[in-house]
Amino acid sequence: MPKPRQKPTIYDISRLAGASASTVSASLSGAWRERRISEATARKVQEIAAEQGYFTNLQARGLRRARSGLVGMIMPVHDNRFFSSMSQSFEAHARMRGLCPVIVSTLRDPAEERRTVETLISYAIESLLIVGATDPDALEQMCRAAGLRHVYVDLPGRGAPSVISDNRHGAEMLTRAILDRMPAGGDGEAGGARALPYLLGGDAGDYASAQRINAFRAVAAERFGPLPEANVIACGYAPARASRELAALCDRLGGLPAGLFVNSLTAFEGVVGHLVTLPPEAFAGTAIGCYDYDPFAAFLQFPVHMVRQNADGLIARAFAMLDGGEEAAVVIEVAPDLVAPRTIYKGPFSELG
Amino acid sequence: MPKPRQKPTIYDISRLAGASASTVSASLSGAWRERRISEATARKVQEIAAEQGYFTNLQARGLRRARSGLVGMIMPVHDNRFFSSMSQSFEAHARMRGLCPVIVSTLRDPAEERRTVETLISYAIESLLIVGATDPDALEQMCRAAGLRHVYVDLPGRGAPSVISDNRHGAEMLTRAILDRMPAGGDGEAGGARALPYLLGGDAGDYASAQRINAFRAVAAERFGPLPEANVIACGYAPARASRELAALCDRLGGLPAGLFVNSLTAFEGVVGHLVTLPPEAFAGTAIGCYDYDPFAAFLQFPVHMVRQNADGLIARAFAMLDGGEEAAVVIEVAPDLVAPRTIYKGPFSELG
DNA sequence: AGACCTTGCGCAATCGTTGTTGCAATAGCT
DNA sequence: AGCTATTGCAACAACGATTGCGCAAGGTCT
Repeated sequence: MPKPRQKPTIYDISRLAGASASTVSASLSGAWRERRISEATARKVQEIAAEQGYFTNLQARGLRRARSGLVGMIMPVHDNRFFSSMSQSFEAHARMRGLCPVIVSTLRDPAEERRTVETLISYAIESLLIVGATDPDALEQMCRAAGLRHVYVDLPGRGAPSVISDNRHGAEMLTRAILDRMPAGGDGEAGGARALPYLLGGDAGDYASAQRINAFRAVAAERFGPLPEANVIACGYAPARASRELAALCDRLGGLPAGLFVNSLTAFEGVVGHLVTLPPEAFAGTAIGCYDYDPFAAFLQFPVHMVRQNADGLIARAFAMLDGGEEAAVVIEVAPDLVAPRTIYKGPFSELG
Repeated sequence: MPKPRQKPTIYDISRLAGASASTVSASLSGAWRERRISEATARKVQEIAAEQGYFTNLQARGLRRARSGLVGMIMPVHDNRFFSSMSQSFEAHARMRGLCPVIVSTLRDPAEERRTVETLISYAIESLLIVGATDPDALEQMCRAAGLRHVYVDLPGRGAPSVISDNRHGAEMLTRAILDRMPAGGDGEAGGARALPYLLGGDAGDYASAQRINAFRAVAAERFGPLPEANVIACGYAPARASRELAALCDRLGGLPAGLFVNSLTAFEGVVGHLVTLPPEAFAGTAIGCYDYDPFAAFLQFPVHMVRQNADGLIARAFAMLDGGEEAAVVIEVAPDLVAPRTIYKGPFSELG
């Protein structure tokens, strides 16, 4: 009795059960009650199916029912704490709705974004979460053509709801925390430029960074007046680049600035890479904050304020938009948290932690 | 001219182009050359399709062709550096093969694993990578019934190829690094138990932990003779639990042990959480290592040796197994790296870094 | 002119499942 | 007995794409 290499179909089962294919379908899809299949028949079919190792062909079902049971999410990268938390939440929410999550990263590449969305549309996903899109408008057009419900997350889009971090508020909190911990050096002191706070990392062209930069400038201006252009160094997300930029800044200033707002975890990785090359006293007079959170980064040998974005909150709200049938381009902002340093550092400012 | 709400099909296109559905199909699927469709016709069809916002229905194609174009991967969680790196590699390899990656986490829950694999089989994925399965045998049975090619990663399975970290080698390296940095206190000194290394975290029941524990014991035995049972505290992966266990251990020993092998990043998070409650001198005499890597954890205020597993290497080898058609239950081991501390810590042992 | 090949395309079956319709057989009622 | 409901199931037509096969028109060769 050679086992068939191919997966059995409802026809195989129907032959074995002496029932029609439609009876088998109803028995296995759970619709047997409303299709008036007797419990005995249904049970028998189910047993045979189990014996035969039957798996519903969801492609066929999807084709027939015109819904695939898939939900999609695209995001910049997987290997990032913030985004991978989103993946985790996304899955949980998808499961709650009986959908299969498909999460694809697009490496911040607009062409890859388009290709991926096209693929997902072709697989007939039922909704799409677009996280951190670099080119929302192109995606918008595709989703619209396909009649695909979608929500933007983390970076806003036009033409559909967006759920984003309240970057302005987060950056204000972080900037204030940094200013509060900055040495209140007299304005006229030597190295005046060092007394001002700097922002490092991120891409001024992206919405989130722009918001944070504005907030940073606004809060800093309350205390120092308008900051020079040079105090915002949006050098991207690469650790190595951030490291180099910081080194160059230190060269120019003759030391670290009194305040440093690092605009992403990856940039912060580069910052730390530079800081560890300095003697400890070099950064004792610097207040450091990072927009984004990492549990270990919160434990460095100097105090770091961090902003923890609410990944689950963002995803939950995004699903709520989908469930609620919201189509308008509303923008929901979700507040992040400010996480105080947990470091054991006992330097000059530790009493402020 | 009301745009159709539904997605157009090849039939819609065929009507508009004045061609048959099969011509449209061939023109759009790229098979027009071998089906002897003239270039002019193909081009015309393609233009109309683009105008109409046509998307191939991959469910229908998959049904007809009996292959879906999907590759699956299941893994314990997304929000973990090691696994999310795997996701990133998995995607890259899937893309190289023109396949759409579907990555689902199963939260180390055997039932969830089974449900997920069933779902993926039902979507007719073409191959499956099973990362860190808690119940490989159940999954093996399902894959076998469905005739699904699959490879185990990180934790080995029976009945199909496995690509795993060389945990034994990694743990040996890490243990040696810890021993080398342990204060070579005389055996007879006060608090003798503190002079021995401890292993904390992980689950002795899982294959990887078991391998590491064995290696740890073996290497430690070379120097100290067989270690007592109590020196291995496999208390799971939860940070809070690790924190509590470490606190309890310190209570028993009257301080930190001379060497500490932490068996996972999450456990290490808990360890750090406890260490920061101690005065710096408390851990100055302790050599710490962690199996798994985090760039920030490598920058703590005390030196930590870390083992960085080769996520991309594992995935690459797993795909090689699939490509090579390997069906036998071979076990491939991929060596991890030992990463030396980059911390700026200048305590008693810093010269060893 | 007839045989034969090439080019360009359409027809119809098919993939596995589902919802609709129809049809016996039994039950219930007067 | 005659008539209507109900039950339990089978037949069939989609869903959208692919593909083996065949056919007609035109070209080439003898």
